[in-house]
Amino acid sequence: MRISELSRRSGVPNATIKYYLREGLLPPGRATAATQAEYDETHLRRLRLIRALTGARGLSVASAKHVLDAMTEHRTDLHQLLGIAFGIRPPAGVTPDAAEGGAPAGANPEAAALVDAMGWSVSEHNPARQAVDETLRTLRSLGIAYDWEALLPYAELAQRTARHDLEQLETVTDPMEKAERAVLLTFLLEPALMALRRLAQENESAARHGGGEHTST
Amino acid sequence: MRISELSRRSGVPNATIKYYLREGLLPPGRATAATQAEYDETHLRRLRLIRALTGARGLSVASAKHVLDAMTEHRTDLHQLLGIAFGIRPPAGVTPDAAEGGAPAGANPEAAALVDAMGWSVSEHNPARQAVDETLRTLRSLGIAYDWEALLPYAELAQRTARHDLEQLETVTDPMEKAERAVLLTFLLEPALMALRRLAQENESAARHGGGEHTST
DNA sequence: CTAATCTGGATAGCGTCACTATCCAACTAT
DNA sequence: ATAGTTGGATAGTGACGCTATCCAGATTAG
Repeated sequence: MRISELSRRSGVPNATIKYYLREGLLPPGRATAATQAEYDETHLRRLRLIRALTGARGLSVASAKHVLDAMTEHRTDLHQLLGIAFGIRPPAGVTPDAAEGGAPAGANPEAAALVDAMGWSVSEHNPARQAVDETLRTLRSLGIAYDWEALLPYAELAQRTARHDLEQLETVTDPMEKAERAVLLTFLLEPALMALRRLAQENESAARHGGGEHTST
Repeated sequence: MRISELSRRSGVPNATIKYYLREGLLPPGRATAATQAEYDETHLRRLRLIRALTGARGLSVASAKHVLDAMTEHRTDLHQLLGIAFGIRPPAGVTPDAAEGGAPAGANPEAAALVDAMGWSVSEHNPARQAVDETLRTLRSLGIAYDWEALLPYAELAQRTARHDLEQLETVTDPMEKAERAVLLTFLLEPALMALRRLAQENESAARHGGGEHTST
């Protein structure tokens, strides 16, 4: 299939596909001539994946590339994929220190304590550690007394969530498909999970204070 | 305090504070003269809050304003605050339909079914419903068989999380402080919660497949 | 009182990001 | 042959989040 058909089938404008190709998010098609290339279903699939990550999940193009790269690279090693590719969070979040040397041991003491308390086996380099420590620091700078122990109940819940995630992955056998599903379940589910939390919060709030009232504004 | 002191104490550049004032994120100070205004501790606090939402959490300035506005408006009605202000997610996520009329009943059938199944009492207008349905649609468009029932276990976990959230809020009595803490706990905790999930995922993955190995890259 | 400094408000500019539009030579279908 | 399409390169666009410059009015030091 040529670029126009790819565009028609995916709903992504022609020029945008070219842009993704330039940025390396989408692998180039098989060149059949100097000004002609052939794309296949994998390209279509990848394209849809890109739109899901950048659109629904709101990842930046660079972050999406990072994830996608990790997905295709470590497709045989789910463990690594899960650990490595997931240091994205918001487009901003540039932690000034540790920009080069990686995370020195003890750089994220609270996350380390939490991981330890949970008995988790997690790489020292997992960027999620930083995210935890950063959040805690921010919360405290705003005058909220919050430390890693306050996160323990959440960690417990996170563990069950993860257990459920991994169980769903077990059903898939093909490594490539498995890697893709891991990315999908981890990333695309995040907005839904947060949405569920908000729904549950409103419900809890309703149960505790006001009754079933809801303003129509 | 004048603008320069506000800048010094918050670490936010002078020009940026002016920008926030222009955008309405920061309420104007009490004008003492044509070219002079007085700011107080609430401005400093607000400023820190803005930076936390836009920086750590990655909200756009417009989204942060939305949240902050809701926070100060509905400071007496936590229930509404929780329900209304939280339809932000990523900067992108522009759902083409329902741009004006709000969510018509039955617009998000899956979220509705889920809410119903959980026995939750949640406003029809809570944008989190849309987020749920949107995610489900995206997932399915990518060939993953996923419906609201698959989300039930997550909803259960979300409920416990929310329960824990609300319990923490109970300890605060002052309505204004309570509203602020609600925003903080809901929004700023999100990256941490997702980070916990990833840590737990890596741990689970390690437990199931590879042992305690971690590549040092 | 004058002069140097600071202030708030308005306006314009900047760098990044995610596209989008235009060109053009090479290719294909007729 | 010729009209239309393609891939690739380059440049432009609009939104966003600041940042820099101006300027009249205000404050403060002497």
